[in-house]
Amino acid sequence: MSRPLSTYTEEWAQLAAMGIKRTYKPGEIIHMQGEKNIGLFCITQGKIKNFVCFSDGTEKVMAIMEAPAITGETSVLDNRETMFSAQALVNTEVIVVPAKEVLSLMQRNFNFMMLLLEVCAEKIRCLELQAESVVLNTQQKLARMLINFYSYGIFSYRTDKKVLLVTHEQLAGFLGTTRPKITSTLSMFEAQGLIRRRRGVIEILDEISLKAIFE
DNA sequence: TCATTAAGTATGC
DNA sequence: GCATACTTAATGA
Repeated sequence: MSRPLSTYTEEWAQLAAMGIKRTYKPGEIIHMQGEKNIGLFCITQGKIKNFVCFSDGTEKVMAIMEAPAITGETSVLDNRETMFSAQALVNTEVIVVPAKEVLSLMQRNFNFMMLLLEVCAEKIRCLELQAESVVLNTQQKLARMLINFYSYGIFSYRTDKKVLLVTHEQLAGFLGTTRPKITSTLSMFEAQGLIRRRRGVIEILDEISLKAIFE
């Protein structure tokens, strides 16, 4: 990432001044897919996921992000329905800024426009990686996901960046598979000495070998 | 210590 | 072979 979101303190403050603050408890829906004119959601605290729901009840997770982060930018920019729903994963604080405020701020402020473009770029990368993974099997997808976690910081990680804070369930949502499949695949990785697991935590031990699985 | 949630496992489709 | 459902284990209040 060329410039982390957290360094845009001035732009962030401007957004905060223009929007309405809302808080969400874990599991609460921030916005639903298909909604229009929802505004820009600036995550100031907490962690959320973007996902798509299908009529049979299955869901596909598109991104998990931790504050500071932004969601809803696509429909602000093209004034169409959102494709994803967003849900709080922990106690989360959000500032909702109306679309027209965002657009006028973009016109006035180059840094702010760059901020939004960087948000878009990061999400496109995330989606590209997932699109490419279509041809891979579960084991390869999972290895790839673990590496992405590390190299793109799409998800949350501890400061040493080798320890991923993610549950098997979240990974299953991402990869379109079930949790037990993740559990057994991770067990294989662990037996091979590639990772180490604790409850809700995965530690990368052998990045090179993990990459070799999908390359 | 209890309730909640993550992880492990067995069974049936 | 994979998903569902049940069991066990860990965590935080």
